[in-house]
Amino acid sequence: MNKPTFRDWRSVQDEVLRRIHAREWKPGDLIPNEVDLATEFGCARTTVNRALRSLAESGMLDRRRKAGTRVAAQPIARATLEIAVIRKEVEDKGQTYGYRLIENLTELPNATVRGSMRTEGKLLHLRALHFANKQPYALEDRWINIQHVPHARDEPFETVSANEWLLAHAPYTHGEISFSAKMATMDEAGKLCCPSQSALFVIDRMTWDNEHSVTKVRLLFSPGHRLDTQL
Amino acid sequence: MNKPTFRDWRSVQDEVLRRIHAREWKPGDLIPNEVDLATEFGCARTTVNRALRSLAESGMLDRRRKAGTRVAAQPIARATLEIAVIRKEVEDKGQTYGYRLIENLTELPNATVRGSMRTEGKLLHLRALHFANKQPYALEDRWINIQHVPHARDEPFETVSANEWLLAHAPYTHGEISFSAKMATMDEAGKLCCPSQSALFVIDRMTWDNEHSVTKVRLLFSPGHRLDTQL
DNA sequence: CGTGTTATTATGTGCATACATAAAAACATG
DNA sequence: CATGTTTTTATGTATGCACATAATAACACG
Repeated sequence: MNKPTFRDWRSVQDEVLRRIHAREWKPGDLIPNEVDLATEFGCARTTVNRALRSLAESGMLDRRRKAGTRVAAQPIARATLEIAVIRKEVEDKGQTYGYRLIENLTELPNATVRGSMRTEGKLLHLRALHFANKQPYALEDRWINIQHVPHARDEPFETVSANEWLLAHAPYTHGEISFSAKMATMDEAGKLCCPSQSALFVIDRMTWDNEHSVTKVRLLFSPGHRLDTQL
Repeated sequence: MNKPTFRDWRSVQDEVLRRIHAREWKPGDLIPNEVDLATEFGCARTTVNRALRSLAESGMLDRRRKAGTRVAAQPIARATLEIAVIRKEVEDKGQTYGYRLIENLTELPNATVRGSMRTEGKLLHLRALHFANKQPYALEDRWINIQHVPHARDEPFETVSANEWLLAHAPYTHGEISFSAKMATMDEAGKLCCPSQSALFVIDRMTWDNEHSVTKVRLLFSPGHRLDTQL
């Protein structure tokens, strides 16, 4: 009777995953506790803990103190999207990036923007286009909280996109992001050089620095845009 | 000179984050090594490692052996989307879920589907509607590899959606998911009870069990659908 | 028999130590 | 001076141990 040992946490993880996929441990099942697994695998409990914790983070396992560890009944597909700077996104596809500022105003936002950003007074309002291989790639509509980021007012945003400038100059602690679809208005279609009423992929994002809103941006992507990731 | 100690890895993490947000450590900066930080914080290197590793996983830090740890120049916004079972997604919004099978065929897929799933022969082809509060919520178009999941043929999918049945009966090891936007065709608009040419949010997903494709599905969501998450 | 208390137990975490490993830096050598 | 080798160094990880903590299970008691 050959008893293979699993010395490092990755091989322990692989073995646990194998048992789950082989249905030796089915969704909802309680699996042996860390001490027993460590004994079986011939390693320290710490190593088993590392492996199981990692699997729990990825959603494969549900763990609770005293209750034990069980195989996730519904392995929630946890898709991790990496939202990079648009320039980088374009360059990573091997295309040349371009940028053009459309509008740079300091104005009072409408009630919706004012409410969601929890600000009073004027905000910086930018509109800009991002290009990939000279073709319109995304249309950006952004509000910046100049009470919180006053030196944004001194930046022309003619050559550096707010996207990059903010990353380098205005850190954020947290934010919200949402994805949706929207029909292109006449104006948007004109800017993106696509038929009006095209279906556009939309990303809305708002970031905060502790209790202060930093920026709120809507990106409208040219028709056909996809956001891909692995499960 | 008061020297606060950070005993647990979360407080170490918080302190590191504080320094990043306070710009004591700026994007791109090399931060002190684990041993030095452990000394400064009055804890074990293991504890510092735990904190920094966690921050690296969330994209705040870049770590490389020997090179050291630096603050991510571009804190890639890592949005983690939890793609749950549609029924659960609807119920979590406090709405009542409904389901209706539209079509259940065993047929030869077109070249695109055949190619991407790397199969020969017939596949199970399902079309179904998901409802929230009696309103159409999403239109599902799914192919199932019945060579790999033969018992799917015995399931009518009249009351249980393939979405749930597969989760319980056909595990997968990995997959791809992509998000986009698409204009509703006449047929799709009819099923979803929305104007034709509406902009629909689209999720395409394909899952694999090791080298075998399991299923390929396209979900078209009713106009207005949003996918939200935190940063 | 319900209810509040206590014991038990599985995971969560900290620490000191040791060694592994990747990668940069220093060095040697033709 | 280019190129290949060695050293150095910061992170990566395994281990045994200890104690913390959450949550269940067992128990006691009115």
